[in-house]
Amino acid sequence: MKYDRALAIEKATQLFWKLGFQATKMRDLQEELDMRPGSIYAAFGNKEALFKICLLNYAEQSRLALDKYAGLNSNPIKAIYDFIKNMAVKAEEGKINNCFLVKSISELDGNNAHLRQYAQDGLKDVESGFEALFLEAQEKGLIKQESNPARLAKWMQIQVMGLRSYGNSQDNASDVGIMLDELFNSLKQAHQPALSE
Amino acid sequence: MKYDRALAIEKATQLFWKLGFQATKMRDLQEELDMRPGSIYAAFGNKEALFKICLLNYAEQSRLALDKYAGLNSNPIKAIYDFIKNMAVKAEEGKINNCFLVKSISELDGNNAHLRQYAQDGLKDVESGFEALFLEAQEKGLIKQESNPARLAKWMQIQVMGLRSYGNSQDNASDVGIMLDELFNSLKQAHQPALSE
DNA sequence: ACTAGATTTGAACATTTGTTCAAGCTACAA
DNA sequence: TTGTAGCTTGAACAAATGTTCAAATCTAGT
Repeated sequence: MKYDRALAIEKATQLFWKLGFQATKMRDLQEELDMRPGSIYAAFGNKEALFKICLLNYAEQSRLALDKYAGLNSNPIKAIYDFIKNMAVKAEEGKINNCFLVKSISELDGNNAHLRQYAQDGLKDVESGFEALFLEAQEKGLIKQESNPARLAKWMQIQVMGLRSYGNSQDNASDVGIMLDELFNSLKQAHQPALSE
Repeated sequence: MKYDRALAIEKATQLFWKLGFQATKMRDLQEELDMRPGSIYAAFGNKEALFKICLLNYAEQSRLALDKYAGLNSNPIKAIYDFIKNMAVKAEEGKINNCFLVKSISELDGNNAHLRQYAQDGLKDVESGFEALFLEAQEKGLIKQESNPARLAKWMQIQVMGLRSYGNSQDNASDVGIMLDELFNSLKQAHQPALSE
């Protein structure tokens, strides 16, 4: 039976995510995907090409998820919150903490500048999404006119990276959900316009 | 001539830091340390043992540096600032961005829980140092009585991790120094007692 | 049922990589 | 000078790893 490409990519991503690019061996992939080497090479090229496919797919899914939450919420800030809550901070059940893109960039620091770029682009794309939502929030009067959406987006990325990185560096990462809430509280305090009603 | 142990560890750390544990090959180390395999194994055991030595050494140096800045500054907050400025944010000259401990934890996520623990302990140690300094700052009346030194230390770790992670994820990481300053400004705004003089 | 094209299989291969060890070298005490 | 203890050397090995390919198997159209 022909393999299920989407499922295979999903499984490969999980493995690469958990173990990293280098630590994931072709034989691990063969077992996880239940495909023989020849099939994998016929379908995806080679290990590096498969990793690239996983990176791009993950980045695209992330971006789609952000757009989804944007569509579900009339409040753009809430959309960002929901996105992060669901994507980045569901580590509470022993899930993987680090962002696949961030982890990959970190690992591919010295070598494979080629692959590294795809991960960087994916992150920039999400940041742009944040920026657009902050701009929308500003237009709706939810944040101050003086605030800078681009800077807020960058700040948001830093906060999420910090939270996930910290959650990843501690075995007991229970507080991360609470800390995210505090983060959005401080965001509102600093950038919400004074009450005018 | 007998090798210089401290120098060898320093060089090995740089390599491991740049390439990661797995991507650093024994032959890379042989070249970098200018030692033949037999010598390396006689001196350090094996690759994993050498990596452990590098991790512990890096963690110890970090902790010593924090203590050094604490000794140089009567203001504990300034000590933390100087430490971070000098340790974490000198990426401006194309240096390595990520913290060696954080990068290692990220890489050793799936395997080598043994090595991972050393890096985690090192981070906890620095966090404890932050906490002690925040407590001292509180006793000196530099931050509010209501503020929680342990939480501030944790928050500080998250911020530094976020900044470094972001700096690492962008080729243009020029703003990181500025962002660090903003960070400390917001810290003062939120936690400095009201002016009483 | 037959065939042609596509897909899968799994054994095999060439490198790479962590590690070992017998032989050689060096420094220093007698 | 000689002996010896400790260190260094580098060739060699076994295991791991990314990849290939000819044969087997499957699929679909006639």
